[in-house]
Amino acid sequence: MAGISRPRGTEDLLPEPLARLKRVLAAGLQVAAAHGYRQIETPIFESTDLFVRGVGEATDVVTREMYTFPDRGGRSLTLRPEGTAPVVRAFWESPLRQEPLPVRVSYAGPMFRYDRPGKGRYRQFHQFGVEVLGESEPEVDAEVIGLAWRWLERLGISGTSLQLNSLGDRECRPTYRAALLEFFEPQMAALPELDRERLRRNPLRVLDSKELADDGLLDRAPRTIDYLCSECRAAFDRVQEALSALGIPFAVNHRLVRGLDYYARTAFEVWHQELAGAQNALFGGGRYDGLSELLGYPPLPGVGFAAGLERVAMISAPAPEPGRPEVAVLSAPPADSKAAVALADRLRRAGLSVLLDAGARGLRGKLSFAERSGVRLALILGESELRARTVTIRRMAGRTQESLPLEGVEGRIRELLSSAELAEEGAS
RNA sequence: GUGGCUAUAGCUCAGUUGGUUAGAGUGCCAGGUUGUGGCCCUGGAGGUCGAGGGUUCAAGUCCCUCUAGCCACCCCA
Repeated sequence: MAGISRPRGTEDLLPEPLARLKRVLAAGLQVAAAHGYRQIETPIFESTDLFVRGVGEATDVVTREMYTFPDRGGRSLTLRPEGTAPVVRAFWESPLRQEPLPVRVSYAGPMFRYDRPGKGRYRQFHQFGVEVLGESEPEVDAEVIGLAWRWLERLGISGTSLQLNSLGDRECRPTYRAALLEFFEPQMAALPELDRERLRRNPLRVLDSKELADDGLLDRAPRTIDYLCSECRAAFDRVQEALSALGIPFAVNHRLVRGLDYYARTAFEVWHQELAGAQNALFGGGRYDGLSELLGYPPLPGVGFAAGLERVAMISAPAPEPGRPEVAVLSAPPADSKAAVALADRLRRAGLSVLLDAGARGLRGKLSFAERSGVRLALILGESELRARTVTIRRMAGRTQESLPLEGVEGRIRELLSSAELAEEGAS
């Protein structure tokens, strides 16, 4: 077809998928609220610098996945690729900074990454996430993970696994990094180009390597948890203990590193077995105690996660579309349709969801349309009704109908709608 | 960003070794029933065969480029 098609990697959210996405998000917001998290929203675009400094100059997100553009004032702006750096920025720029710590917030909205699209991967996608700012006790790490877990439970999603690791902090990570480099140094020449590149730019990333894992090389490579300083070690233990107290199963994954630079200590992802191998991460998160300083603010510890709503929605049950009309008002040609227009308006103002079909097509077509629209009652206004100042109410399910005076018909409609509900419940 | 597979009606798909006006099912619209819906019957609309170029007497079919989707990398949500 000729015409303009949507940009690559974007999607139109039609009623059913949209309803699913909204229900997934609503459940997340509810669980977050139950944990004392308040929802905020940050702008969809930010200063490019926020992400360059926050996410890290060498990361894939910054080097090749950002939608960056100059505005008319010459500022460099970027469509947000993630939500954590903006939340930290918003904290410092708002009265939130005066509130007692820790501050717990949730957020949701579209994110943008110029990635190659695939199933479950979009250039514009939606995230729901939470952040705890100003608390370094490891129990909140477990709280955040627990919140995510309860969310999935509420949605009835199973087949997930929690992957957990500790990346160390500013004190012990350099030691580990050196040990990793030392381990690979002797065989540098024999390594695939991609892995040499990783070792050069971001050594921890080699732990992601597929080839090296297949070679068994990674099994012998140094593990982060063997190099943790005593504080990080103790914190990691406490996270695990708290997760056990919550009854949440997890797997310690020594190769989990995560792509953004700001993570320290706790890192985690939740995977789902049914999603495509490459896109199996439902959400990911961790602790980012150094992020605030990277952005030029005072030190502020933090921990959080972000979930991909599309991916969660993909594996959740279909959701009923909200706001489907329950009543249709039909004019019956050749009768004048003004009365039908007026009746529909009256019912809507009385709080009913009303579909109006006042066109020229015959009653047969209109009833057919009403049927397929899923309404439970059809109100027919034809010549005989207009003469008698009545309306015919037809119950779609039973194919029975009655004639009532036009005035005060709302009460009978409500009565029928609620009794129809009872009938449906009784039947099922 | 790399490699591979794919692209025909709104949707799911046929379309022979290149050979006349490109089909089916479903959906949509209308009629059968001029005021009564789910089934049935009849008819209709809807395609520049993803886009552009090339080979050929002739291209939906073969070749090239582009675009888009999917898969595997990469990486993440």
